[in-house]
Amino acid sequence: MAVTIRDVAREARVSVASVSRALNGSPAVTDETRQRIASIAARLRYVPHSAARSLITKRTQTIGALLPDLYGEFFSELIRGIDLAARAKGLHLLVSSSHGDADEAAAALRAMQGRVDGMLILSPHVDAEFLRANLPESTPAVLLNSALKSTQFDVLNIDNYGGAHAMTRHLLDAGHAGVAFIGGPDDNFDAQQRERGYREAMAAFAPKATAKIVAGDFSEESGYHAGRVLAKDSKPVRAVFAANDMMAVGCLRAFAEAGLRVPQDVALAGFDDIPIARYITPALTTVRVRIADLGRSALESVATAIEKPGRARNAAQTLACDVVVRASSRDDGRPTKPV
Amino acid sequence: MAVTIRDVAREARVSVASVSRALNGSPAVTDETRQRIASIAARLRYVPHSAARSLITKRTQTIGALLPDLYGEFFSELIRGIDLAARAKGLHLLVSSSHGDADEAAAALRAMQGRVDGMLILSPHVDAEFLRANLPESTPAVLLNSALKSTQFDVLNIDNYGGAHAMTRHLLDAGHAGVAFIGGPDDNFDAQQRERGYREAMAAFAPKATAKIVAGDFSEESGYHAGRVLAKDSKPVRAVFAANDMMAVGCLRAFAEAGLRVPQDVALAGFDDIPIARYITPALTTVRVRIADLGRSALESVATAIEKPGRARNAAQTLACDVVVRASSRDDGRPTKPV
DNA sequence: AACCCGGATGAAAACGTTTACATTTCACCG
DNA sequence: CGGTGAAATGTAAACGTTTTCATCCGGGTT
Repeated sequence: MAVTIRDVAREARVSVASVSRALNGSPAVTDETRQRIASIAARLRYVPHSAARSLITKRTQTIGALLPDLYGEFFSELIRGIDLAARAKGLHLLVSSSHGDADEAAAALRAMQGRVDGMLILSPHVDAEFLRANLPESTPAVLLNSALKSTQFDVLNIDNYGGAHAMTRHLLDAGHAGVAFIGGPDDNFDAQQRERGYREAMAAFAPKATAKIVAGDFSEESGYHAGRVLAKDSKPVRAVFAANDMMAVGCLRAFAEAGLRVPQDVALAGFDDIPIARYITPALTTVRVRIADLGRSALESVATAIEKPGRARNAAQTLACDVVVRASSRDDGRPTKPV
Repeated sequence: MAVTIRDVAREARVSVASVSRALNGSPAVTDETRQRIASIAARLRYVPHSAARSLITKRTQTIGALLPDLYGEFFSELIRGIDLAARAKGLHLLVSSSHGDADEAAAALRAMQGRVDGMLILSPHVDAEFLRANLPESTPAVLLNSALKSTQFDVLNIDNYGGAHAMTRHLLDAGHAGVAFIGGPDDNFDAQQRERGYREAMAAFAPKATAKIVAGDFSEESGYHAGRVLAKDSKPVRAVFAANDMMAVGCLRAFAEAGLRVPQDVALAGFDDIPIARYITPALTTVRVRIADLGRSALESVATAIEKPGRARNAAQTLACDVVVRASSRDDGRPTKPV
């Protein structure tokens, strides 16, 4: 049924070996025969059977991506970055996402076994034990946004610390001496780093002020509660830095209800630059994460890990973030309009 | 290096055929030997070489998804639906997205050749000719959101028409006799269907009123311009239905600048239910599209097309939408708060 | 006791490539 | 003109499965 290398060989009156060589660009074949074979292959619409090739070469030209249940923008951007880089390298992308728990993730990881040359892993369930049990050590892998320190895998993180540090500094620079922080879940790696960035920036640039931290869990609701707490506080704050945008949105709602004006009475900032951030009123100052870059870098790391198996692992890399200043931290009377 | 079926066979003192049978659940093997083989396979961490298997079975257990350059939420939800359904069926998902033009899409489609058992195709560049040239007719495929009428492939569409029809009716029901429409790009299939839904609902439920349509192109800017046009109009409208949410957002901004209050002076509705919709002020009434369902249905269609190659194609299916009523079309004094 | 039948197992072919090794060809040199 | 070596091409093994067909074995039937 399907046309194989034999059909091409017969038609071109050469051996299958020559066809293989011609099509794979081996130098050991005349330009003339290469031409003939190529044109015949094209005419017959021959396409090599990838399974047969994989069987002998032990390469699938495919990278697997293991992702948790991610929200909209982040997921899209990450895949975009990965996909673009993969296509540039001629690699395919096998995706398995939406894993609710560690068992699902483990099953998915094992199912990819042998179908991929390397893996991109982003999952809150991943720890050293998990990997040892579910990932053959021969498989190159890159861990995204993981607290894990591994010599076996590359680790690629967002610079949560740097972003939070810079944002805290921005709020202090704008003259808001008292900056409060709304934290994320205790066990969340991103949240921990962001809080650390806040603390250290406070210590460095406002040594006299004390850091003030309200607990949250990244949900809008928790931001709302934190906002109520802060609004009622005896010592009013001049600026609030939420560990993510959703909490900032909730906090904004609480402030509105309490009659606090943003940014006139209190400045507000978030983290992530979700699409909503620029459309709420006032538009939210936040930290933009270059998610597509994260995906691209991750793919490139795993690609080189595949090409050069012996090479030393990178130290854990981090990817820079940008502070994006919008109306919520800018009391200068400019109209609130999407940036 | 890697453990093969031979290693398991040797260890179990049995032929490779028996191992294959035992592991694939063939009835022609004693429960006792099956047990023994299974436990040995587990102990050796044997995992069948998928390429070798594909070579002989002609199946890859993989579905390919060809997607254009999609924006955040839509992409994520679609993949989520596809991914979940794929996992339920034990299928893998090969993704190729972010295609800017027809040539890129064609290249990606051809590259997937032989690596997948079936395809999910969502692309503005797809027409009959494109498919004939790039998709082997033996490959089962499902077209998403395509204007194409094909007997060869299943086609799965969002019920743009029904959603727009229902929304127009909702706006009319609320007493807003004059409903204007902001259209999308002329060549866009979704936009055409939505406009048709609006027109026919107007003709059916408000035969005396004339349909009033302002051109747009799905961008926020175009919504803003349309809003200015509508605000200045000599005959003021009581309700505006934008063909997508982004234009509704732009329109809202124009109305705010013109001093028009939403919903008191004019009701406003969009289409898509993007995440932003519920966070703007007032929250936007819109049509929710069940994107994950679209993905799930598409995957299930292609899966059955693979399992039962001979069966008759479905007529083009459409997936229902829901009208989501929020503050922007509800002048009842309820507080504006996320739903 | 000869026969047959069905169930469990094994031997080997087949899938479509790549590649190590063998063979042919041919120009060039002594 | 035979020999040499490099370049081009061919032959066949190998990759790890699944599956067809053959074999073996035990028990029931005649």
